[in-house]
Amino acid sequence: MSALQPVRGTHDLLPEDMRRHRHVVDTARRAVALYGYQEMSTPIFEFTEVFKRTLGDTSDIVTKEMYSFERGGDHLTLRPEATAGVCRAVISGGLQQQAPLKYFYYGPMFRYERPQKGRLRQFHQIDIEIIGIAEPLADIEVIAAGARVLDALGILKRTTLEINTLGDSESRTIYRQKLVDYFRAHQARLSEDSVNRLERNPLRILDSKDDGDRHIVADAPLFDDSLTPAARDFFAKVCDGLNRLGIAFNRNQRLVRGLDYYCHTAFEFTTTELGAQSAVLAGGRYDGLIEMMGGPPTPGIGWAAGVERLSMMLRDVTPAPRPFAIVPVGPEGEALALTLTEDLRRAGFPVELGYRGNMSRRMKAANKVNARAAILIGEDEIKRGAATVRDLDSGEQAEVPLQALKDRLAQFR
RNA sequence: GCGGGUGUAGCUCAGUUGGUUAGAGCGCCAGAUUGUGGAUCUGGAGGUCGCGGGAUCGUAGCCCGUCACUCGCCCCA
Repeated sequence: MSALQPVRGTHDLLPEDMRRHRHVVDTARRAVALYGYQEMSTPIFEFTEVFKRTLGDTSDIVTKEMYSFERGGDHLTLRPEATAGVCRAVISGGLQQQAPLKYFYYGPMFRYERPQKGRLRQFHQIDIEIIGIAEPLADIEVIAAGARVLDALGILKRTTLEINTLGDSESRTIYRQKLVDYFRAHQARLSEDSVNRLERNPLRILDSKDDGDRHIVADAPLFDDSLTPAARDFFAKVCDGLNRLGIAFNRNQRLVRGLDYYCHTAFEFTTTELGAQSAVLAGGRYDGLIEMMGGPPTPGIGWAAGVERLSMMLRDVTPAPRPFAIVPVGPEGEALALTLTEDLRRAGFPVELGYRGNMSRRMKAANKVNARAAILIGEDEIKRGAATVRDLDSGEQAEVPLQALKDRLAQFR
């Protein structure tokens, strides 16, 4: 543990990384605003109970991934995901009465996992939730908003939308039992991981990467055969809506969510560009969640996307804005440069001042900050009440009276 | 929590079967250039060879341990 190193699984976002990061978040915020989602935020830590109750005592997140601590007798946890906090806020404020609630969310999340590509211990998610609408129209809208965000980022074409239904609770109870019975019969040939999953999370076996498991899974009962007519109809409506919007998807019957409050639609936009991590934006319906937390029965659906993962998929780095560079020459130049710089900044122009060195040095500095133009202030210019403006791309330069300087700079926009 | 790979300058990497002052490119600083950037040339700074122990006359290179990074498993955005 070296104190001069970032904590394992955390990263500094230096300006270039930060620009990508900001681009992702700003683009998403703008895109979902068109769908009526409003930004909100909750604390980054909650009572541990908030996550324990919703994620279940035996889930991996609760048993080994939470950053928990105790302070003043309270058991607190840095949030591993956003939905639980949002739902807690809804209950705290009695907001379900104002349904539908449509929220956009951005912020850091914390999971104590072994870091790898596209997986960090502190990472950031963008997230939308629509709470209070049980109709399939909400599912369609949420998925469409996700597709819109990916499209606006220019990466939609490099992802695949996988979609599945987990049915209603009746369907799921039936299916779960069939599945457990089936896998019990083949338990001897299942991988060790999957035998463990039999107790904790049998649906997950469907998604096993073990070759032997895949063989057994191939003949496992299908969810479709356990769906109630109502659940089947719900899913058909979602698929139909996506078709009508021209959003391509693959039905993936192995796409599952382990936790009990999930139901109906589950979906993931996946990619092959991020190593072992495939999901870039994923979500589903969680009609049972708010009730499970102690609130009134309230349906909800949403998705989350990892900002770091999305950033990694961006092809072009957003360039830093190009400033103007003031290059003073001599003491009189420096004196005037100080006030002129501030004057231009107040007028809305991004301006860098060449801080030190001879003229050559300051011109180099101007070049290094990728300045659009240099503004030279020396004895000659001061005498004439002017500045020399040099276009650093073309190399052309001309003297401009100080009163006309802002108009001249505006032409570079 | 489990398994594989990698640690040499700010970055990317050389460094022969172990041999005496550990190199290059890029970047950085400065000069050529006291009113002109990019290009070029010259010079300079910068290294506990991840860390600790061991073997050896002698280690960046071998052995053991440890830490970090990285890839994968579990799980997940």
